[in-house]
Amino acid sequence: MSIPGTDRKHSKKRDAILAMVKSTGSHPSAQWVYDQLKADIPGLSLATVYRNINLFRQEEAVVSVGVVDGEERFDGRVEPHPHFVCGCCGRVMDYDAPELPPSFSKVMEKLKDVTDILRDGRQDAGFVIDYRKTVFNGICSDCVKKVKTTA
Amino acid sequence: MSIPGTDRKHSKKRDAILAMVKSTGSHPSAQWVYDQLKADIPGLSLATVYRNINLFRQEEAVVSVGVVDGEERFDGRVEPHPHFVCGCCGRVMDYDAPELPPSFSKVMEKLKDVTDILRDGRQDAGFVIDYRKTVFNGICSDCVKKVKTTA
DNA sequence: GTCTTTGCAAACCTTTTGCAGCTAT
DNA sequence: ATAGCTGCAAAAGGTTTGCAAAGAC
Repeated sequence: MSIPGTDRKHSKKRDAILAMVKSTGSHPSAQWVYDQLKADIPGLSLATVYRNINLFRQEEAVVSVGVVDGEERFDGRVEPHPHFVCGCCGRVMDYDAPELPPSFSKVMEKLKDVTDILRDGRQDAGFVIDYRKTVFNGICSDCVKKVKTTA
Repeated sequence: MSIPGTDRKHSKKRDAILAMVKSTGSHPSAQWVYDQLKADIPGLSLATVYRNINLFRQEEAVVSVGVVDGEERFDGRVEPHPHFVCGCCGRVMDYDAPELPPSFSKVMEKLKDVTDILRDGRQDAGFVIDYRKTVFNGICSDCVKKVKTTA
C-alpha cells in the first residue's frame, strides 16, 4: 500500500511532454504542447497532455503563468520571475527576454528585493507565502506596429 | 448612426452590479455577484451580470484579478496593487489588508517604485505597458490553522 | 500478474450568444 | 418609435473523468 500517485512508472509520452514545456520559451498551453508533439507521437491524446501537466504541477516541475484568452499557460522555468502578456496577440514573454526594453532591467532588480523581503516575512501572522507572480499587461511591439500600419 | 455600444441607456441592474463589485472587498466572481444581488433583484439573470461586468471592464471601471479555481475574479479598485491568493480556500485579499503581516508593507514600497520606473519606460522599444498585476500565492492564516488542527 | 498510463468520448463548468420581449429615452 | 437591455436556454470552449485496452515492471 502507498499514497495514491506515488508509484510512478516510466512513460515516454510523459517525458516528451515535460521536455517540450521545459525547452520552449513560449509559455505554452496544453493545446500548444499537444499540437507540437502530435507530429512525432501520432497516438498522443490531448487528455494525456492535461493529465501529465497536472502531475508536473503537483511536483512543481512546472508552474502556471495564468489564464490568457481562456487558456491556461505554463512555464517550465519555475522560479518566480515577471512576465509580459500582450493583450492583442496573447504572447507571453519573460520580462528579461532580449526583445524587451532595456529600462525593464531596473524593474527586475526591484522585484528581486521584493522576493528577499518576502523570504524573511513569509511566516508572519500565520500566513505562508509560496510563490509570487508578476505580470505586466500591454501591447507588444509587433502588435503596436500592426495597429499603426492599419490605421 | 454611432459606434456600437456607445449609446448607453440607464439600467438599475447595471448600477446594482457595479455598486456590488465596487463596495465589496471580496474580489468577487460573476457568480458571487449574482448570488448577492439575487435576493434583492429576483428577476436578475447570471448572463446580465456577465454582460455588464464585461462592459465595466471595457471602460476600465473594473479590472480582472485573474482566474482562481476556474472562476474569473474582479476588483472595483482599479489602480495596480498587489494581491494575496489563498491556494486552499481561494480567498483573494488586497496586499495591504489589515489581516496581512506588517512586514508586507516593505514589499508595497518596492512595488510602488516599480510602478514609477514603468511609467517612465512604458514606451521603450515600441512596447506599451498598460497594467501590472502582482499576485502572491500561499496559504492564509485561517487555512494554516485548519491544517494544524486536523493533523 | 499487477498496477500505472493512455485514448476515446462523454461529462463538466464557466462564460458567451441568439432571440424574443421589455425598458429607457 | 427607436435603440438598448434582459431572461432564458442553448451553444461554446477549455478541462476533467470513466472505462477498457495497452504498457511498464
